[in-house]
Amino acid sequence: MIRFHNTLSGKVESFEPIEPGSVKLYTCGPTVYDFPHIGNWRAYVFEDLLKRFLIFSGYKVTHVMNLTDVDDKTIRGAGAKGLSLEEYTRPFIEAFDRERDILNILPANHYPRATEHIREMVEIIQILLDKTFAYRKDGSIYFAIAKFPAYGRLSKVNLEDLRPGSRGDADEYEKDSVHDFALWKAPKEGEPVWETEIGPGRPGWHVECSAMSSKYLGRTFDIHCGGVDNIFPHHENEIAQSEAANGVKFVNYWLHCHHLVVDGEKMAKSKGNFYTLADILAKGYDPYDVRYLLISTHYRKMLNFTFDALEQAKAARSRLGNFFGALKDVTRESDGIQDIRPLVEAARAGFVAGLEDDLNISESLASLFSLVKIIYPLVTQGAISRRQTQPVLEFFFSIDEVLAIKPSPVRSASGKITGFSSVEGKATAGEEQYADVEGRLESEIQKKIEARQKARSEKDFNLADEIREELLSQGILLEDTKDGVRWKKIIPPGT
RNA sequence: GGCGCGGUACCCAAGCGGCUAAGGGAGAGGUCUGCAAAACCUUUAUUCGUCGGUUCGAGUCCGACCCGCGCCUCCA
Repeated sequence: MIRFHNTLSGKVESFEPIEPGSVKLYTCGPTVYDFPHIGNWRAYVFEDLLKRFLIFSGYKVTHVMNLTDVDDKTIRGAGAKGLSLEEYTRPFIEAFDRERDILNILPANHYPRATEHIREMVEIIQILLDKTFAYRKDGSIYFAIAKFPAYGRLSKVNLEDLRPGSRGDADEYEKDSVHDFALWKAPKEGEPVWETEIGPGRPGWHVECSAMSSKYLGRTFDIHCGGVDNIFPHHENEIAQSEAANGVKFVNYWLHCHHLVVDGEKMAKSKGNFYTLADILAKGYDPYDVRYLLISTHYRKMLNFTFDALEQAKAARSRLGNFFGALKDVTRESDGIQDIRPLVEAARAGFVAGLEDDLNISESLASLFSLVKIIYPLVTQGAISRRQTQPVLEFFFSIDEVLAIKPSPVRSASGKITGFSSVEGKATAGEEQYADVEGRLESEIQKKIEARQKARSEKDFNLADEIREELLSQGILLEDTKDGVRWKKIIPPGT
């Protein structure tokens, strides 16, 4: 039984989808006015873990993520550059797609854009006007929070306790109540305008999620995710709009991930602790190590991003990769005494139990590493047969469908691929692609390795070390084992 | 001011009423190795922010307090 912490109740609840066996998932996507930063990716990677685990658990997941391409920031940015919204947002959307793939995040089924769903938004606003949840004022349309008594249920906010808004458009528009929010904004100088049945203007932010989620997932759906900062007011407003318009419950489970901070402080360009994924990859880090780091802290806990933590993530993932490679190198034919299957089953049970408990990734990783701790010595001592490694390898492959962290590449001296990973900061699709890209270089590397082996046998260790250094500088790390030389591709030091 | 999160070893981080407080990283010593690397063994919390309380028994529940952090109208 899967359990999730539901922001709505503030408790961990058993998860039961509306339709058995299938899950309708909506996750708040990026506002495409800039390149996504590492904090954004924390949220999207969490959502990917959630989605992958649901799929792993046998659910069919329909996932929708919106792209906010019309709001104050995109309008301002496009205006400053004299571009259309479409032109202005395109590179940011492309960057989002590219980096999502690099982080091995599964694409959603739909990426609806706000600008392409004006009609759906207008429909909702019209209904809200008809039902008198919304009112007009100076060409704009606002949601009257006073008409929706359940307002504040998600965020546990009392409107009386709120500080009067010091930001936003509070001064520019006249509203009945300061807390009322804009569904539709009157035309303004320099802003895009849509001519619609409810009048000219452009949509407010919140209404797009209500419109697009119901279009693709239905009026009531299972899970809605976002960052904690979205709880109020964004998600609160979505609930108000959708439930007022549709008269049915909007979302059953709200899952919110906590923020990422850098060196203990909120990321801000002014503080100089602001990182995009590209910034980090440019320092020579493997995107899968970044993914591991982002995934390995429980989603409801604040994640403190530091380069030290990234190094730790890299080391941990590297251990998994080394183990994975060692497993694939086992050649022994006769079975060892140790019965492997019960160990694997225990690890699998622990792994699943952890994730079922509100995505307790720590417990899952602990059970994974505990298995490694038992099996690895057996592998290095040659106490396990090739056949016996199969359940372990299968376990690795199956849980990597959830973690998607791809163990590091390790190759035996024969040149056969025993693992796979990213190369030069680019994610690879899998073993075949990796083999294709690297196949050409392999004979070269083999020759060097053979030359070094010759030097070693002649006790010419200076030459041997020289060759090892040379390969290392090319990103090839050599390891001498009992069974011969093994090499793995790493990101070369000093890049 | 309101709402909320967190303080567990050198670092990260589970555990949330009861066996000797998971797991990862780092450090130290050792085994193996020409040397490295990898791996393995040993080692690093009589103690879980502080002080009280409840209990046969508490990081785990209750109260107070001390720190750190987030949100409070368009930031994941």
